Amino acid sequence: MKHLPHKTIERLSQYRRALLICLNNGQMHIYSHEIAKIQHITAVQVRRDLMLIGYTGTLRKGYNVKELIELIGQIIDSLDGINVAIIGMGNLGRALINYFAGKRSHLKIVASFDINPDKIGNKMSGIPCFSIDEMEKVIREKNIKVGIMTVPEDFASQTADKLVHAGIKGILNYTPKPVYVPNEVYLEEYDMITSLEKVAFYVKMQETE
Amino acid sequence: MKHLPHKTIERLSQYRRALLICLNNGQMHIYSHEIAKIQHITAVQVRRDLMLIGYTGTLRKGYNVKELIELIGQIIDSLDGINVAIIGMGNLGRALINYFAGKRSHLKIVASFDINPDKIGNKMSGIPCFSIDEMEKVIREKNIKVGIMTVPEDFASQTADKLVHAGIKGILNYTPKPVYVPNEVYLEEYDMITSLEKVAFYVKMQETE
DNA sequence: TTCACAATGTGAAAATAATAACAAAAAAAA
DNA sequence: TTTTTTTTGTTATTATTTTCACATTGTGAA
Repeated sequence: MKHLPHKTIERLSQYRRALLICLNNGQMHIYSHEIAKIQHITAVQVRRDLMLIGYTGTLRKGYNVKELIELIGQIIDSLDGINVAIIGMGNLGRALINYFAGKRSHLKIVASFDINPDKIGNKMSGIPCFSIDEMEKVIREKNIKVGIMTVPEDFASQTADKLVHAGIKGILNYTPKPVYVPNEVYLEEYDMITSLEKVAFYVKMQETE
Repeated sequence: MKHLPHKTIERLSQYRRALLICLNNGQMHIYSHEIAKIQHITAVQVRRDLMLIGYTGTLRKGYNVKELIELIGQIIDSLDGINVAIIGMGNLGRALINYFAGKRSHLKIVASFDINPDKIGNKMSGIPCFSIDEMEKVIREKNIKVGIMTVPEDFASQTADKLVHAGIKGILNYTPKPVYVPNEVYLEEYDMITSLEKVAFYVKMQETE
């Protein structure tokens, strides 16, 4: 496989989650248009994505749920899992830990960090919380590859710097403040305010139409 | 203005936030490449976006920060603000309320909803919390146009249904479960797990390269 | 068996988004 | 004054992503 579009990667992750639910419900096969409906996209798009990863369904029966889950895993997961840390145990950090708690996955949250002494040393949903000062040490020791930044925005830059310095490979920044990282670190930024303003914009549009 | 690309809308929101910070620092003008640097995009893209909204900078001086903030507001904001509700006062709901607390904006969070009796009747950062049962009533009374869903995923569908029934115009779904709404309701879904898996994928890619 | 149907798979076209290239002009430097 | 530099604005080009259109084929019904 030469190169998968960014959007396809995102959708594969979503397909898999939908498929896991289907599998849980005992569904063995699924049609492209069923997947499409769940994700609010078109069936062609689903088929094309699957074409790109080289998966072939059965005519008239659709796709084998189990096989497809398996294959998507082969494509997007790392062979031996990736360790993740959450930096900032505020509300957002805790929300994320809860999201993941229990869900076994190739992505393992293995540490969290905060500056609040009350939190340091405790566990949240089984994840130990360390001091930010120990970040570099812990990241190296636990072989943490990805950091999720949920710190207050004033600490965004310095947190990113520390992560980079500790040798992190990818950062997911939930801070509203954009950060700078060297090219070899993959950075994904997501800003809730932007999403909300976007919704508001289209609501406005629909009204003034 | 006939039609702005989706991506441009998102970026405009981001430009504005960057510009507000600049304004706060006393900066009166800004170059396209400065904006670009903040947002990790190219200067051409910034100029093109601004071209699309019909804003013209000053050669050699760049863009007038104040004017541009003003104009972006005219484009993306509703004339008299939009009222927003957060449904689900878990960690994520609280995180969002804190994000917005203090920031005066045309988007006003005016209510939150939960099923936990301990939360109902209290205020969080000044926002009153109501029972889910009162949702329809409160949404109509307070003229709430946009709902942010931060409920546990098992409640996603029913919450969306209630919102639609209450006449909501836009939904931002932070639940990992996709929901269905009629066409006239604008729906934006965001899934943190997908984002994380995407980061993990590109980290993996960079390693196996 | 033959026909109609309901799926998949995919080349081609269209739509959307990003980048390159460069003219124009104001300011600064020579 | 003339030249150089810097920055905007915009057209043209390229890249990416989505959709269309349709060939193909297994299945069930007639």
